[in-house]
Amino acid sequence: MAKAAKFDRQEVIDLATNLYWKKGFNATSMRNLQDEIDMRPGSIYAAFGNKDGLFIETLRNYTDKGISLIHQYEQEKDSPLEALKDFVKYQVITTKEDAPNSMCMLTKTINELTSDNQELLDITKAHIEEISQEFAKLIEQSKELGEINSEKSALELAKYLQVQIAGLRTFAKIDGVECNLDKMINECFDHYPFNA
Amino acid sequence: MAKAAKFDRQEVIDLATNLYWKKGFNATSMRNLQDEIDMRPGSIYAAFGNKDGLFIETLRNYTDKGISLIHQYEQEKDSPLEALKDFVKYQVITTKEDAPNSMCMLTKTINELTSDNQELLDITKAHIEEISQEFAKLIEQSKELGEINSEKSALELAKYLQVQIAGLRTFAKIDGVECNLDKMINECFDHYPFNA
DNA sequence: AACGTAATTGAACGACCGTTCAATAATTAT
DNA sequence: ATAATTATTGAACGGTCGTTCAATTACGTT
Repeated sequence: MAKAAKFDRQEVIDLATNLYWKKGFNATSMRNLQDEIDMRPGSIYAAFGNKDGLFIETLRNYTDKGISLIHQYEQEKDSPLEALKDFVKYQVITTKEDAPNSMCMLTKTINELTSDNQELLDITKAHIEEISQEFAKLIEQSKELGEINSEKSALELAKYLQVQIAGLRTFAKIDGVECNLDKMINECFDHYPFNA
Repeated sequence: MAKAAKFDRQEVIDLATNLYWKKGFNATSMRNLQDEIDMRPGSIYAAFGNKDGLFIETLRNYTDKGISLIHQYEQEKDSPLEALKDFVKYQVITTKEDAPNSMCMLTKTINELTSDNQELLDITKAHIEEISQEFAKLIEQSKELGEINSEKSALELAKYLQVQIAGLRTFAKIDGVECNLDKMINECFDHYPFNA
């Protein structure tokens, strides 16, 4: 044994996540990151490899936090459907003002990157699929409880929800104030394909 | 009078549009553009001002082409609703493989840029609103023909459609092949809020 | 207290960034 | 033919990019 790293890894990753999330991968420079996380280039490269490596860790961090939040809602709420609905509202409404960026970091990355960064793209896609699976689990439970009356599979409904979230968050950034997001989200759950 | 510019302005803007669309604003360098449109820096700056100026022209070009296409469908198709539906399918399905980028250039820009480029952001938002208006016009006509039975206003339905397009295009880029986009789009028009 | 090991530092690298501008070329008007 | 005007060229600017690495520092072990 020798020196132990003095920086708090989780704290650093959180700061990096917020900066990458705010500015996007391309617009975030290593020097921006150095300032934000207060580390010198050598330390960053020793700890995370390179710009991509750090970004990959922040993606993992972002997705883990999202999934944790789903599980938290799952425990707090009365039904899996309520948990899901509240999570969607959190993603679209709360995040709109409280987060580093009103967009989902994963869809933002999907939007920004091209095949020039195929690895990052593939990882991002896989994370979105992970969240699909979490949604599908809740929907499956909800179906068994008879809360949902739909001929569509849980995974289809999960992906339908992700379409709505992606669309609503984009729309919310454009339209600013004058739209009732809460109502629009309720309507997603009240009508087809969630309920015929 | 003296020399006339020898380059074809429309052709140059088309090439620039495709490159900006493909790579995004930040990842497209002036040198990338120089190669793509075969002009030297001095000529580009004389003709378009700077990187932002050229981008603004490509945004205008992109939006104009979109609106023209809507009008073209409007003339070709039997009903305004058919025109609208076909335009949506074109945006989501055809564009997915034939275009420089499967994403809409406008929403991609909204996703990418921050307040560091407020002017570009505002212009982009305004263009999306323009397209809202075009959608609303078709929907209004369609309502008068009795094709749509909805308590929502034409503009609300137009924005609902834009949410669906933004969501579906993101989703389509993630999910790759295994989803029936055509069916999903039909369902948007067949159910609430388009038809109760 | 001295040693070995690993974390940290920060200057420096070559490449590329957006942009400028003096020099040159090409066209029209005289 | 000459002059006037404007488009075009491409080298060059200062700055920033992602990244490297020799030197230094700080800690656990002996």
